[in-house]
Amino acid sequence: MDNLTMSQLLFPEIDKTPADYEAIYPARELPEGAKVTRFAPSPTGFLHFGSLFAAFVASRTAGRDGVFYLRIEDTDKKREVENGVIGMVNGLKQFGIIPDEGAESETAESGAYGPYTQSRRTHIYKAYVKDLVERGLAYPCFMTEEEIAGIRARQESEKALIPGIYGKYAKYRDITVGEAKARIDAGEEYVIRLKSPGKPDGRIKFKDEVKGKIEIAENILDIVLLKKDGTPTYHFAHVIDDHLMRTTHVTRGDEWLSSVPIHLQLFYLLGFKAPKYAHIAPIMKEDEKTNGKRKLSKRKDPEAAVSYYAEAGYPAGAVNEYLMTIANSNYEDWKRANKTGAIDDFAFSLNKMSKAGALFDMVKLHDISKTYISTLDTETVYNLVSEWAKEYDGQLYNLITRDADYAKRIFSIERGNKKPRKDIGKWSEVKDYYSYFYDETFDGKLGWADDVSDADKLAILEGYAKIYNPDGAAEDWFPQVRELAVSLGFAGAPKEYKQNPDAFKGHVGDVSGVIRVAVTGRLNTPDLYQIMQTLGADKVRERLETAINSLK
RNA sequence: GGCUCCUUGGUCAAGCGGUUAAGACUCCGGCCUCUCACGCCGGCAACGCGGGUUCGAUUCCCGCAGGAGUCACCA
Repeated sequence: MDNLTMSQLLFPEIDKTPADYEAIYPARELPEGAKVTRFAPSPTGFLHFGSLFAAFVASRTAGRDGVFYLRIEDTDKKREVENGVIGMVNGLKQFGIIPDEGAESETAESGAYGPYTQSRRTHIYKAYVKDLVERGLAYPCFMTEEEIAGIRARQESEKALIPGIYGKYAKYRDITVGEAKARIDAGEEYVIRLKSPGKPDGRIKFKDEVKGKIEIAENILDIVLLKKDGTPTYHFAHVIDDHLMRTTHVTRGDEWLSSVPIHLQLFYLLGFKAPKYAHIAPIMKEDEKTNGKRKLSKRKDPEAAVSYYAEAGYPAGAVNEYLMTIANSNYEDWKRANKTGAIDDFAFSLNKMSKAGALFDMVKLHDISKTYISTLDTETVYNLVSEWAKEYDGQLYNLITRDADYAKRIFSIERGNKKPRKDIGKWSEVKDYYSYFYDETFDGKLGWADDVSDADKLAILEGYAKIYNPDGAAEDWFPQVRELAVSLGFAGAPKEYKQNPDAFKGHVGDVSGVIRVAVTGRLNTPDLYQIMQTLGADKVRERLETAINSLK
């Protein structure tokens, strides 16, 4: 009876029981084998690339049949940030990750298993703690921080095998109701600790979905369940929430692996069926200083922030493909075999994830992004570029929106070919790459090759200005240039020139190169005919003339 | 320090007792080609170390080393 009166002393205001909550949050009715997963960040507002990865994995695990929800873990008031939730939600949304249920903003949420914000669930946690106290499995602990620090120091000097509050160090384990009442009445602060039934030599085994079989010591620590402010610790909230929200698969960072014994013990004591665990390795970053690896860090690495990718203009679809490549490397092979397949059709699998952390590879991301962008149609490219530019590059935005048709003609050059060009990896490269299409961004510098003399350049340009025909067909353009080349003493084909270099001034490539530079300023561009058609006759003539004058 | 996990080319990684140890990215050649890009062909480059087990170990076991994580009233 002592336990009962203790529980009433501690939680007089709690009138609901675990059974009540079991009824409020019944088992989900889902198709056979459907998985329920979640992403459960602290609302810091800052979406870390690693968090995005975790959310990505959770949402892929749930797939189409399952449920993926967003839970907010805001039990640490010190770390809270204003509008942190909406920051998270928007960050995920940018990359196409939209939870099926859960928190939507600081105040809004959807779904039948809420509240999805932990600070609004304290009455639930307390009901379960009250039950634990009643069953003699939890107790109030009045130790001060100094006392605990003292114990830790003592344990260190005594070389105790395991530091922490347990056994003889658990001073209030068997506190009487009378003493508890007296201390509470005296205004002493306290936490509620678990009375852990773990044995020092006990071992537990479990199978992690990504790490495989794990064997580890069982928990003997009287861990804190409720902090002195009445708010739950991560461990306790995790167990209650994931049970009540009927989570089937807990995907989380592998820094949690070593606390699984605590969680499993809690699930067992509470009479819950434990979910499956999948502990995923963190994304690493090369550390030049130590020549090793370290976790991608918010402070040191700009690419740790998800906003970095949005700002650089990596399309969400490309980032998702990169994420999938890290998660299941066979995705790349699958993608090659299913060129038109959507990423959703790929059979993601937790146990194909690597156990060790992958090094973040910007070069690879860029390559994936180039390929991804090359498959997009003109309309999509236009929309994505203007969306990006609106936010990050006002000049570009003005240029492409003042004449959308012109911009689309630019973006459609050599797009849709069987072998599409792959020159753009991120939207921030667009302005520079296409700069010669706009007077505002064309600097007029002519990057001549140095193997053609100025006199020849002049002859070529003057010759071309005469034969330039804006209405000419695509297939006629190059033969005309070839004719011009031959008439000026250049070989009509590179091979011809290579066979007998002394007989020619150069070859047709040099000639078209001169025209290319005059029109675009550059030696290397996509198909010059299409560029000239897009630019228009007036602009082409103007550029030719300017170049001619500069050579005189 | 205790405990746990991890270890195949520069990077991501296939492999699950017998392979010329896949593939992708990067880099370097070459081909195609008016340039570039694409594409194609080719090349450089790896099983951390030491013991076992076995006819045979990258693969299984044990040590070692290295890396990562954890040991809070933070998550």
